This record gives sequence, structure tokens and C-alpha cells, in this order.
Amino acid sequence: MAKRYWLMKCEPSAYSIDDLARDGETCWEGVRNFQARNFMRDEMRVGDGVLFYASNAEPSGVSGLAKICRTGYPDHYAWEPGHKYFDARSKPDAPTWYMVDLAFVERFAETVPLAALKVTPGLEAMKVVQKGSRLSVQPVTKAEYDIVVRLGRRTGG
DNA sequence: GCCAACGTTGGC
DNA sequence: GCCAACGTTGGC
Repeated sequence: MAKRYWLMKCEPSAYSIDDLARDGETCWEGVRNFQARNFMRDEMRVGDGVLFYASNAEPSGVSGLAKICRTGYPDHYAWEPGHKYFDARSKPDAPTWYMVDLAFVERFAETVPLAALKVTPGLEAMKVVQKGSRLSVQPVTKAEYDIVVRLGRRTGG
């Protein structure tokens, strides 16, 4: 299957592109939205490209790149009573929630702010630029991915 | 910190 | 199945 592209959101106070650069790889636990779950469980493949998006940040925007290094598997944190991500619905023999693993690719010198995404031709259809979009894992096209990468690598504004 | 927009839950 | 209430997301 052809390589696909995604945008994945995280608050930097929880996990940032710098954290990923340090760790090399991380598991993307804690997604508790069915649509986002379906993308991770059913559609992501090893090698897919990821725009790493910092939400609730200064500024919010794409702070770097990652790639999928492990396809969907059960989010075992949902099975740990007392854990922040515990969910009694999810059982080891019938998991409700899934996660993938991400590998660090690149940290942009400066975050590409949401405001820049909103005014860049070719990105109008991205979910993240649409008002009220809360989906934390969303597909992007190769064209959109390439435009954002170009913005992220452009130095000196 | 505010609050609009959203997804989910639950009463009926 | 409807929809109000609730909790959460996330820009500002």
C-alpha cells in the first residue's frame, strides 16, 4: 500500500517534539476518540509520515515530523485501574482503544503556526485549519504534507 | 482563563 | 431515536 500521511496532535506540556527527539520512539497512548482510534487501528502502516502538531501551545502548530514505526495495537493503559487513561469498557480480550508507535524524524527550527497553515494555498481542506476541529488524529494528503514540510524547513521566516 | 464547538452519555 | 446535559478540546 502506498505511503500515507497523518497529522497527530499533542499538547507540548504532555509530550513535545523535543521529547520525541530525545526518546527516538514513543507509544501514542491515550487516544479516546473512536474516529482517531479507527485511523490508528485500521489504516496506519509502518513508514507513514506524520505531521507532529502542538496544540495549546505558543504558538500552536506543526513542530516537526515523525513516522509510524509500529501499527495499531491495544492501548494497555486502558486496563490499568487508577491510570489516567483507564477505561473499564476496554478488556484485554476485546480492546476498545488502540495506539501506534511513532519514531522521531525531524524537529522544525520553528513551529509552523496554525495561523500560517490557515493562509497557505493548498491547505484549505486540512481538518486542522477548520473551525472547531477537534480530531486529534487525522489524515492529510501528500500534497498537504509536502507543503507543510516546505514551510517547516524554510528558515528566516 | 474563557468559552465555543464538539463528542458522548443517558433519560425518556 | 431524540436531544439536553455534560465533559473535553483547543484557539485565543
